[in-house]
Amino acid sequence: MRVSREKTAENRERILNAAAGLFRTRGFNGVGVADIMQAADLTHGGFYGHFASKDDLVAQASRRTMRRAAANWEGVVADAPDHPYAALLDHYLSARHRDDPGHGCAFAALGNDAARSGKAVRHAFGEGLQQLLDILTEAIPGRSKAVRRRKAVIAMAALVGAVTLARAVDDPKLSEEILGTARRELLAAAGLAA
Amino acid sequence: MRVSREKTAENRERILNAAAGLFRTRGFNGVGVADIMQAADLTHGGFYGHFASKDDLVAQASRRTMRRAAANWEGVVADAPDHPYAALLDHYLSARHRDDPGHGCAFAALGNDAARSGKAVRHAFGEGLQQLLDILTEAIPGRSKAVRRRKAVIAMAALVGAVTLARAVDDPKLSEEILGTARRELLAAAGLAA
DNA sequence: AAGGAAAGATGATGATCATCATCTAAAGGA
DNA sequence: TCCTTTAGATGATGATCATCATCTTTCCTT
Repeated sequence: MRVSREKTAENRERILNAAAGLFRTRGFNGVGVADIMQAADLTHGGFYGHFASKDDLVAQASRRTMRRAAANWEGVVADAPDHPYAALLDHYLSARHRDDPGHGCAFAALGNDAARSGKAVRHAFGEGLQQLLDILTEAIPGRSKAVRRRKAVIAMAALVGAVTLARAVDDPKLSEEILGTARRELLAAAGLAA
Repeated sequence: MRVSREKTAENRERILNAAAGLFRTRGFNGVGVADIMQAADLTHGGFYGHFASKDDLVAQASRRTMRRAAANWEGVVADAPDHPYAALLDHYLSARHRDDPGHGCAFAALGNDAARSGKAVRHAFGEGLQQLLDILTEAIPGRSKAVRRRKAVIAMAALVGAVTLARAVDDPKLSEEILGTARRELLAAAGLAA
């Protein structure tokens, strides 16, 4: 049964959104095309009318997730104009973020999967990372831009690593220690109080 | 055809070693039992004589990889008694490590996969992380143990995040920037020269 | 109003997956 | 030396996978 142009576009959106969430929760390899289409309230057959292959979907979903991440970070910064860096840290290093990978940062949820993926996916991740680094560089206090950029790079690595480790371990105390220590040490490294 | 006790034990070792390498390169979900057995020069049928299930193998391979990582770090520290921290950073943040996940750190290669795994795997990762943090805490210069522990936690997060990001992006310049900046900033944070 | 175009449903394809039953041949105790 | 045990090979199982051909139904153009 054919469907209106708007409905088609909306279906495509729903597929991309469902895929973006499922991929982050279960990994690129942990989700099938049928899973995604079911989550989008469609049957699996219609998939190849929207995307050339699953790889194509993975790449497009990666691009979209990156764009949304940058927009999300911009929003956090805009909501806290006097302490944007601390606001970003608090958001990223929260238990909420750790416990809900499906709506969180793609680097912390899919970094390993991206590393094993093709050029298109890694390109999307690279462009997304540059945008997040730009936002971080602006948010970090300091005079020299070069210094702030370096602090942004190490902060980004620490953020992604901290959430990855906090999710990978079984012991809740260790998990809390990782998030709390990362927050404290990153703030201190930026010359801010805890 | 039956096989001697020693040969059986050796076969089991080969399965575990093959699995440990393949998992890190392709992820838990990217490798089948048949792949692993073929890499161990065995046929797939013998697998269930050694392990109860693939999950069981994943957990045992995780434990083994963690134990080897700790031993490896101890070796690096022992080889550079006057600058153990810098030696660990250089090893971890090398292009060699980035480009060979199959022989590298499991947190940087499988952290996301572990986060999606069951209790047994996450427990292995948790115990392994504690050991690596202990080694880092010893290696970092400073008087107060509490301060060194905090520096170890943030350094570990930054190491894992840096290699994850360096692998996930397409742009070689960005990848180099991440590794180089992480090294420089972590050394500076420990009060050491670049 | 009519006909072509296409979106999505249905169902089939062959590949790959984890798991297991059965068979074999050799090991190691008697 | 014989017999029991068992490691590993062979091959089958049913589930799941990505992909595609076909069909139906509706949109949208003419």
